[in-house]
Amino acid sequence: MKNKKNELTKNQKIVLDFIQKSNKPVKAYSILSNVSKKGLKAPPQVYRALEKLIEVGEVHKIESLNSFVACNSKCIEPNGTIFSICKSCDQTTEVSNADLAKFLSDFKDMNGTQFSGFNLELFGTCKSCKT
Amino acid sequence: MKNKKNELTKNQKIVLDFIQKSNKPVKAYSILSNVSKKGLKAPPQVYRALEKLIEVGEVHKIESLNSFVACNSKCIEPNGTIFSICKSCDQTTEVSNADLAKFLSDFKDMNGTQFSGFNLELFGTCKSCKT
DNA sequence: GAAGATAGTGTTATAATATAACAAATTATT
DNA sequence: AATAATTTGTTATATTATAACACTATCTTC
Repeated sequence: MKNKKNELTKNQKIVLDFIQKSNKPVKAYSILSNVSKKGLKAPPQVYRALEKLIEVGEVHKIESLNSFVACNSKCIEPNGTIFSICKSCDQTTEVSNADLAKFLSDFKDMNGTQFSGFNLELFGTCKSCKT
Repeated sequence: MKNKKNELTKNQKIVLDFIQKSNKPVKAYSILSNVSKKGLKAPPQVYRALEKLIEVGEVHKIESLNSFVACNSKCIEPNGTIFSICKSCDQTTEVSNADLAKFLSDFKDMNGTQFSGFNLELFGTCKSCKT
């Protein structure tokens, strides 16, 4: 059964807290070295926390960067993520666009079957890198 | 300068050939062990070939699987890839859907700026895994 | 509140994925 | 042929992620 209060555990909170404070996607080993003073000393502790945080939707993984970001709470679709990624500096933003989210959620394959999830990564150049 | 005939080199051909013969995304080390009899004995040889093949569009990387597939030559968009991935068996198909490709290519961020590329991974269950 | 079930922790070791660096060989251009 | 550029072969190592196991904490049910 589940945690009664459905709360995050100590390690999960520590990891989430660090990710939320970061303004860019962070890598697992960067998380590890940054929270080592809080007692997390080995990779599995971080990866386990990440696994749970992703499962409950607090964190997303940016596959093309092998990095993790906190959900900006504007997640329109529960089963899909949309990110814009700066090719130059890796700055990443979760995209909240109802039209796009709907289009992707409703999208069906050739047989008319709907997909259960999606991950979209849009690559471009962020404002600061343009100037 | 470039290869005069703009042809692939020996190693690149070997790697591409193996990927094309596979009917699923293949991992770099799987490629390595499968082409070792053809003389490629170390990871960099495979990764370098992959880098080139991706650059010229013959191969795509499936980020969420750390795997590689041959382009099915139905690539509608030169700067974007769309794949459907079976959550159960990893069977992967490149999706050729003009509407979707156009929607993504034309998509602009909040500032009206177009993106230069995209990668979409759609997750579902393939036919064989459904039955 | 004790017994059993479930989930989380700490730890060590190792697997899987990917790149740096450099010398040698090949191919293209002059 | 001399030069430049690319590709190759090779060793070593960096980076990302998980297996396995003993232990602890929490939840559920009685």
